[in-house]
Amino acid sequence: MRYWLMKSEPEAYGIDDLVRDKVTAWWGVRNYQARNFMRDQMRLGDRAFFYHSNCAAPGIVGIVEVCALAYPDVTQFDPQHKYFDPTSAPDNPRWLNVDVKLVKKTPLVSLAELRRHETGALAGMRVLAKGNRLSITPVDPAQWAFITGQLMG
DNA sequence: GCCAACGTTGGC
DNA sequence: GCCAACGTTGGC
Repeated sequence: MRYWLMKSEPEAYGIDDLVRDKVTAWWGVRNYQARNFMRDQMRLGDRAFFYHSNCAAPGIVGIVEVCALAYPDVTQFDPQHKYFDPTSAPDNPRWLNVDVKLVKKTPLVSLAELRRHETGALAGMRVLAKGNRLSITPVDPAQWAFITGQLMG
């Protein structure tokens, strides 16, 4: 089983939306690397940090679990949708998403706090890399254990 | 709002 | 295949 970090802008879909919904399709990924992680590596039962990005208090705000393997993202075929992709063919969908379910909402582990450990326990963590923009990144098991054990109390 | 960093596009 | 231009991400 693998561990991940998945970003969402709270204004678009935040942890409280997932507390309400319990399960959500992770649609809207339009980056090949992130798509490939979902398609090729995510398995049922994998866990991920739910991360709030592009907001006043960026950081980890919850834990989710992969509960459906990657399947075609329906929004790519909806002409009304922001994420409509006219170049994606229905018989060969370009964009995929998994479903995730809430494990728990957690106290904020802020980006600033993660950075305090970026030369120690969290060295090499992808989300901390300079210029990182990937919305889905793998998390090392030891780093997952450190964050859930030490930083979440 | 600014801007650095990155991914994608398209002309050649 | 190269690479400049462009659009997007996301912290600050």
